[in-house]
Amino acid sequence: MSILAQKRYAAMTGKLKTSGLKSTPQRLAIIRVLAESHGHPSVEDICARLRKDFPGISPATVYRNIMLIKSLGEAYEIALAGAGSRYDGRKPYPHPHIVCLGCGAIIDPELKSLRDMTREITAASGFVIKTFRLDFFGTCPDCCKKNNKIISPTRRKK
Amino acid sequence: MSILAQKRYAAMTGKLKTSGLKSTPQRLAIIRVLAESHGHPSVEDICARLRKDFPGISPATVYRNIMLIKSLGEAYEIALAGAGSRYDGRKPYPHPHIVCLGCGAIIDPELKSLRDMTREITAASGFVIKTFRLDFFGTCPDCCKKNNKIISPTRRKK
DNA sequence: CTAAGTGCAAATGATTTGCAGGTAT
DNA sequence: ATACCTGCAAATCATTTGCACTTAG
Repeated sequence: MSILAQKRYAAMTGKLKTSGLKSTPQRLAIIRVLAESHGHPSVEDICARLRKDFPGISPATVYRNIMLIKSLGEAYEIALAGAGSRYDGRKPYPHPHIVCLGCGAIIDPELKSLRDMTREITAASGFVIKTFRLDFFGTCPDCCKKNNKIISPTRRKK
Repeated sequence: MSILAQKRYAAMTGKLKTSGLKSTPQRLAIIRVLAESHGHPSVEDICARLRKDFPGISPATVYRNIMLIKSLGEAYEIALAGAGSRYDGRKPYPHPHIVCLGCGAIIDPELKSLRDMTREITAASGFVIKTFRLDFFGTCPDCCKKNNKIISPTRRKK
């Protein structure tokens, strides 16, 4: 487990203790997956990984625990349109994403200009801003290559 | 009907014609609502408004038509998490929003820094960016006032 | 011991789809 | 005439919830 994963695992389990919540094996396993995952797993992804150790794991349990961890401020939900949500236990705060429309990969870009933008919004609208969501959608380098190989030669068909 | 609404109505009905699609009364009415609405209506909002003229209007029809208009590039879907999508027929292209968590209002802020951001993303990630989604969530000035009146006095209860 | 947590199955709620008529062109 | 549309009802699909059973503290 990487040093960051360890930190995140400790932060999440710590919050459990200080909140008087139980540390069940399933719950700890879900936290571990969240702490270790770079790929923004879906509930089904998490279930699949846990099935090795907990054959009877229920999606309901995963949903309930993710909801709990989110409410403790230790996970962040990436709600996509027309698909299941994905979850991030490593950066449990709002941050921008780039979603590949080809393979579904989600990566976290660095984006300096964001802080200024929130200020600009607040000033212009009079809203008190609580959170935000910034997602770019496109094609990742890998899928661009695949498209060149697969889609292009077929195009002449039409 | 405002001058912009007329333009949008003409653009949408024009696309219908040039695409060889039928101009049914329901379809035209849905287009009219999209062209006139400032409030980013939901499917249910649209149904409610149309029920006056079309008592039997079906949500399925509204969904199908919005999907169609979207595919013609003449409407934009604002997909919210845990709630129905809202639609914008006035700006049928991606643009940022501010969503009020109190009353559900959605407004369109001006945001200059956005173009630079897309460039920054493209350069940093190697993705080919197709579209984006930028939503801020917070409390609108009206709801801020209401909260001061309603929630504050109750707080001492706890 | 007992409040909290789990698994299962049923409920939800937005959206989609199959089908049996209608209707615009 | 006929391909496109509509309304209805049933089907999806992610997520939530009720319930009886289990378990961590």
